[in-house]
Amino acid sequence: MTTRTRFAPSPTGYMHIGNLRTALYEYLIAKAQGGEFILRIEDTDQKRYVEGATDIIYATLKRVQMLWDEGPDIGGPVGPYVQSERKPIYKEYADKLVELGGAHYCFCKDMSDEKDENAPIVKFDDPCKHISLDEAKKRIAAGEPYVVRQNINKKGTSVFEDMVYGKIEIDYDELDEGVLLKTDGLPTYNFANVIDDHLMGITHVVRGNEYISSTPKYNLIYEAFGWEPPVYVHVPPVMKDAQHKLSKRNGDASFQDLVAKGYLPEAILNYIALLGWNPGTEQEIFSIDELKQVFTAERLNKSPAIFDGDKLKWMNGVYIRALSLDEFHKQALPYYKDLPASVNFKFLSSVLQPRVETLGEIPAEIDFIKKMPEYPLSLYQNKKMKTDEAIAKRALELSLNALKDVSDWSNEALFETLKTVAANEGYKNGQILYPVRVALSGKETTPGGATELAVILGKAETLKRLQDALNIL
RNA sequence: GGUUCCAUCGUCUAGUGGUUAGGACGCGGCCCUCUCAAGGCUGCAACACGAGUUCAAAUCUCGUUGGAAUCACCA
Repeated sequence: MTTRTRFAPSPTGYMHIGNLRTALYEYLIAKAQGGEFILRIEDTDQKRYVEGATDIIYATLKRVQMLWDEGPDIGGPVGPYVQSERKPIYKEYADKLVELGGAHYCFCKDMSDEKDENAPIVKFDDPCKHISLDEAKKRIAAGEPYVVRQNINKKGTSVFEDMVYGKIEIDYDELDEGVLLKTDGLPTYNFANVIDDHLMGITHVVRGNEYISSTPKYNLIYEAFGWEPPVYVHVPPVMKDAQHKLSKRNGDASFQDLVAKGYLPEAILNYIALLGWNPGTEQEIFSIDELKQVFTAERLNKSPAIFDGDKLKWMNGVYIRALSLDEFHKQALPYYKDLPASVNFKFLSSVLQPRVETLGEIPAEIDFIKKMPEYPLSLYQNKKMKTDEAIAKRALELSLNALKDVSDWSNEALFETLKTVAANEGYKNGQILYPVRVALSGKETTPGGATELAVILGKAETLKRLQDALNIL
């Protein structure tokens, strides 16, 4: 039997990191076995539907190369793949489940809106459970609103095996007789997931561990229909800190937020793969194709993992440095928008590439290029470089003079020129180069040294800035 | 509160009875160096606690503590 997994997000308009990681594990479990990865949209809660949300889901999965074999957009043999379009299917199976004794019709008023947070937790004992099937059908035929509610008739302990957590035992007493089919005729997750997973031939159900405690209820439904339950893979949550999950509510970054901040999708994916899973080797950098080769669900972790932004940033830096210069340049280009056309952009990229861990850091690195910032003359005093204003003035005069005649405006040639100036005049390299750097950037530290700044700015701008500096010294 | 689950450096983790408890991020130092980075080397840093079992426990058992999840006509 081929392995089939599914990613079944709600269209809430936000691809959060935990969700994406679950999708990744689903994808990898399927693909490691040469299986199929299915995309299904769980939109049974009409109140939460967000316009355009499915497009974000498609775009995100495509961006990280997690391509689905069947889904709403491309179809497949067991569609439709959007739950709201499967409404008649749920109704049919709900009625069947009632016939099989696994559920009953319930006419109670919807209490969910007036639920009291502080109310003591009491198990709901549904009076409608004792209404005869004939009478229930009559009331339904008369147009009375109803829901289908699960029956938990079993006693004792439910036992099931989870690939991550092992054997889990839960008493049937703990299970509540939840709503399966809502008044609006749409199923709850508790029903839809079972029907769809079965009908779609899903072999491995991967989901957050918050579903562990309700898994026995789903097994009861599989059992009532005489269906084989899937292999369960419950994964621990991704946390913001020790007590809070990563969530939109907390303002935590989504996949698209991270991309907007200059993180590379490949790096994000690599990082989250390692949040709760490890390959058993010391390798940390993986492409998605490499993950397909080495992934096994057995190495999934049981405990929650805290999202470490520092490590993501480091890993993103690794990916940025691994880019070819051309590729990095292409990615950096949008951040150069405001710079004058005279800038040596390609060279700028080569200087920036090893110095930024996210593309978003670029603007702060290059702000001095567009416009020479104001700076205090005291910046020319630097004890490590052995410079002060007087030495700086002399250094700038000598540099300006020497640079005027340079025609090969390359870093090597410029560096040789200024080194020669230093040697001829009895200065240390830094005594010449540091003042030039300040004069060109107004900063103590810059991406690249003095001569690299000169290359970036170009000859005309370099000479102009040196002269400007001289004018105020 | 009931139930279920979890527990190795600050963080992500390796480890399945015998290891100097390993790696990575971060942090400190050194080297390199026209600053800052990058790169190389290096240092600090963990088995939550308490009982057992065993010649031997981070690894097995029990308890304690701490944490999480769940108990919706949300998923």
